[in-house]
Amino acid sequence: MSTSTLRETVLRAAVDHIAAHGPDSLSFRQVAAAAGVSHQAPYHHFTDRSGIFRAIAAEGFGLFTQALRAAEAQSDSDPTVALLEAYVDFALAHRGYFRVMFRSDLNCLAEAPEVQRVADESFDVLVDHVHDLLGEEASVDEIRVRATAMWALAHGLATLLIDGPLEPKIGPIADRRALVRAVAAQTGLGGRRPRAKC
Amino acid sequence: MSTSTLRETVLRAAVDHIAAHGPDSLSFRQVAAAAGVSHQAPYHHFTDRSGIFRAIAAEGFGLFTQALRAAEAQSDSDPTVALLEAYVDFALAHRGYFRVMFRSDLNCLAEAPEVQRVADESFDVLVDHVHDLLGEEASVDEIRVRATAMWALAHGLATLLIDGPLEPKIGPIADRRALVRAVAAQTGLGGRRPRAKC
DNA sequence: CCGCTGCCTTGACAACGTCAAGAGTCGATC
DNA sequence: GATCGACTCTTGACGTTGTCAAGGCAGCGG
Repeated sequence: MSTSTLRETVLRAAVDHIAAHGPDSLSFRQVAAAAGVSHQAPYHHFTDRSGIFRAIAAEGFGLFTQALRAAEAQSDSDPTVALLEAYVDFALAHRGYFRVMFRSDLNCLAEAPEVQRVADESFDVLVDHVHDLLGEEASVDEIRVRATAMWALAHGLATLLIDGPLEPKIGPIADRRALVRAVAAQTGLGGRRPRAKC
Repeated sequence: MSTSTLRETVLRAAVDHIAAHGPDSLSFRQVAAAAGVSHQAPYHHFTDRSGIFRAIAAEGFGLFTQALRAAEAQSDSDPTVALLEAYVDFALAHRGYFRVMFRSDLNCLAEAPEVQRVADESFDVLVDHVHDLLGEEASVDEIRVRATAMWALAHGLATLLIDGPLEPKIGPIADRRALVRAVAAQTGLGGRRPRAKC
């Protein structure tokens, strides 16, 4: 029935497992067994265990870039807030990917240039957005500070919500997106005109 | 010479290893060998491998609470900014601890009430600070939003700086503390009077 | 028909976490 | 002073893991 390749099967199984149980307990041999092949079959598609994580990270950053670009492009809301929301939404909807993407010890960004490249595309959406927002006359420092603030806020929200202690601490969150918007407003990152025309 | 117990020796070695190579590659047997004892000796002090992580998390949150309280108490600066700085400073100065403290799959906060307790003390410093800052008349929602904003910003900065892709992306950071302060100012979380007297 | 390449299997190895049982050293009790 | 038990550590074993090495087997161009 399944026309998918072994590579895809393994990747999907791995992402599912990671979303449910975290990356550390992922077993090369288990995913092989689950796919009904020998324990060395996946080894042929991924050079080693961390190769799976590199592949997941690469695919994840691709999806991430798409999500961020789509959010920025939608015309009916503040693009900064939309980016923040998309960042958090992605983390929660694809925690299997997200967890791997930002665990540098797993995907070894430094030694995996192809992952580094797709990751850069994602991050460029953020910093380019800040660039556009502040306009030409903005200083390098202004851009750095603004981009750092926005990125840190998004990433902090995402990680604290995924498996962080935020919700246990401040109580159940009825409407998560409303909270994200409120935080954006609180920090002055939202509420700007959709695109600074002049 | 060393009068320290095996428990302390193992713990210190583990934290050092984690700071250098991350938590996943930590080997029960290696720390035992490094301490010059049999591979089962540490097993007596920590019920299992995750017991080491639980102990590290507990100790780490203790240090974290101290650091946050000290920062809040210092009278010569904005306490909100001081808390942010302390959060980030702690993460960078004690990455061995920090990485474990916020990896819920390692220390299993839910099943380790003693870790949960000391962790709560740390987080209470943050939310109590927001409570004091906003005063009595603040609504529950206002407090939640403000606390979430501050916490997310601090945590995002910390995690992005520890092993995140921030610095590779926005360029080398000459003065990290200045960046943290600038971000605080940008987001309106700093610049308040040191203590809202009335 | 030969050989090559891509995909997968089988077999082995060291290292790992963990269970089980035992040895040594203490202080308290009789 | 001998006996017991608690505490601390050792030794040995088991199953599982990631990885190396070698072989099998399709399909396909010469």
